[in-house]
Amino acid sequence: MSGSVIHWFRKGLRLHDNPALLKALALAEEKKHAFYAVFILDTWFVKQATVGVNRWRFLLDSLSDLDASLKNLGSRLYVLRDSPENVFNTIIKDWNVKALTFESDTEPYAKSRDETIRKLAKSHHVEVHEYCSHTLYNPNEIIQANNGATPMTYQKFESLVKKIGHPKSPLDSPISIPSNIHSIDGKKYLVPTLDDLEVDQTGLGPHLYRGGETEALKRLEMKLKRQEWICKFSKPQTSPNSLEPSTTVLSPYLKFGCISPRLFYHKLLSVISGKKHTEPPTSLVGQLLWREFFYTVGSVTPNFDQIQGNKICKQIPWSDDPELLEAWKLGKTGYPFIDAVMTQLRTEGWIHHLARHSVACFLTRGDLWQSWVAGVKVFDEYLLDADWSLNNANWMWLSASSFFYQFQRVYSPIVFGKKTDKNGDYIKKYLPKLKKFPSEYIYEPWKAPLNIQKAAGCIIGQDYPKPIVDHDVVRPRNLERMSLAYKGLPIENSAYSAAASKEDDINTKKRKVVSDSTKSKKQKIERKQKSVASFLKKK
DNA sequence: TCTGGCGTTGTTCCC
DNA sequence: GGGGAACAACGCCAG
Repeated sequence: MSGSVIHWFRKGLRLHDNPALLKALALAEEKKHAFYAVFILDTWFVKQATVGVNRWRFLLDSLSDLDASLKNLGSRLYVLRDSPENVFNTIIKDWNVKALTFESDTEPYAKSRDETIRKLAKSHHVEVHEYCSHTLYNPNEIIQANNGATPMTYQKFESLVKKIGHPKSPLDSPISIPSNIHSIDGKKYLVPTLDDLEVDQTGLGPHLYRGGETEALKRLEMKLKRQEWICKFSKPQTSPNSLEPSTTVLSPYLKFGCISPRLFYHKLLSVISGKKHTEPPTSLVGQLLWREFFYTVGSVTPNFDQIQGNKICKQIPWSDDPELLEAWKLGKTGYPFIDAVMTQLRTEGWIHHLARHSVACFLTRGDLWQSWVAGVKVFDEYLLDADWSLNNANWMWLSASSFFYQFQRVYSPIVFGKKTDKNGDYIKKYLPKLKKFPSEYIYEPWKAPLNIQKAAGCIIGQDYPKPIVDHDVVRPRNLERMSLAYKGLPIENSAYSAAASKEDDINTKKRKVVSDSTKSKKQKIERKQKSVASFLKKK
């Protein structure tokens, strides 16, 4: 009886530019082995990781699409449900496996998982072939080009990839697949449904982004047609709160590998070459390089997803307040822009990069002073494109824990959104309770006189929450905390904390109703600032 | 070892 | 309303 070759899909849910898949097919052809495409619904992800229902759906979409594409070539996808170790222990014998191929992965869990499988394969004399195709470059190659050091700035990173040159060209999809010669029950190992997985479907939102390679390629082609838009693309100029996404929304497809970053990269090059165009870091190519940068740092930094033991992460003593975290998570902070963004995230699974900045800054150094690790977990649950390296890196960035250190630049939960959506149409879309508020008050509805609140059918504090913190109060407090934390001093030394406890000042009343009158609020802050100034003088 | 330049995406104020 | 400076001031990196 002849053996079989398995290509193990994990990320890289595509046929195009898939070197490990091509290797499996070549081996099967050469050795006259059967070929099996396998995906394992890893119980670790079901039990340990919190994956929201929208991303489950995206994954199942992607698997169905992959299955359909494989069927077009006379094969199919086998979806097995268990730990990879258990699965391979069983099928190596039952399916008489001689070779295994997969795409390499840089995340800690994947690394240890793959090490286990490598050992298992070796003990059964199964040859293993791994290829790097989830990123433009092999992260090790970049570290090597930097003499073994981790590049810590984008500029540095860019200089390294310039030295290396363009990434390899993408490979074509296979045009045929050797037929299976083993008989495996055709009804077994089908792509499951959400019901099969017993996923709680109460949070299932509108199906805006269908997963899979077919959709990814369609979306890419659609975006590539807009040549002028691509040439002029500059990330900071795109809007975080447009009613339709102002960027490509290819990130979920990149996360699952429904699309190859190398294909994306080279297609972009062919569009911009010979034309006037924007450059990294703000251009679209620049966006792919940011992804690459964070993948590189994430692949070699121990405890990248934690504060403790993470050498690149500033040790900032964040608070742990489950109520504040929950209010932020559920979009009940009382700041409409923040709440609208969090609502879009929770229901649709995608928000604009700058919207992520706003809410991440708000949760951490800007307003709520909660740990960025808590934010990572919420994004990891809700985002379709939740990607371990990128998620952790961006949260460190926004909390000014690493990469970015100009902590005095704080996003205003009121001002920032106004720049690109003066009328607050975005807020009205995601927070329909507020849709009758006049634009004048849409970013600060608590300031609207009661008669206007009544006319809008929404009383603040009753139908929509009052702000859980006063931005004008917590912002300067947090700035000082950041300054102390950067100096390695405890934040209890903060003049604000001391002055507050001494004079029972507003700092201690974070959940207290925010004053209706701007005037009195301003007076309050002035009083506070005076008391802090005199406190500092005494020191 | 020190120093000056600089950093994808802040806000406010002023012209 | 668009553009530029002030605000206050960090760490990384090249020289």
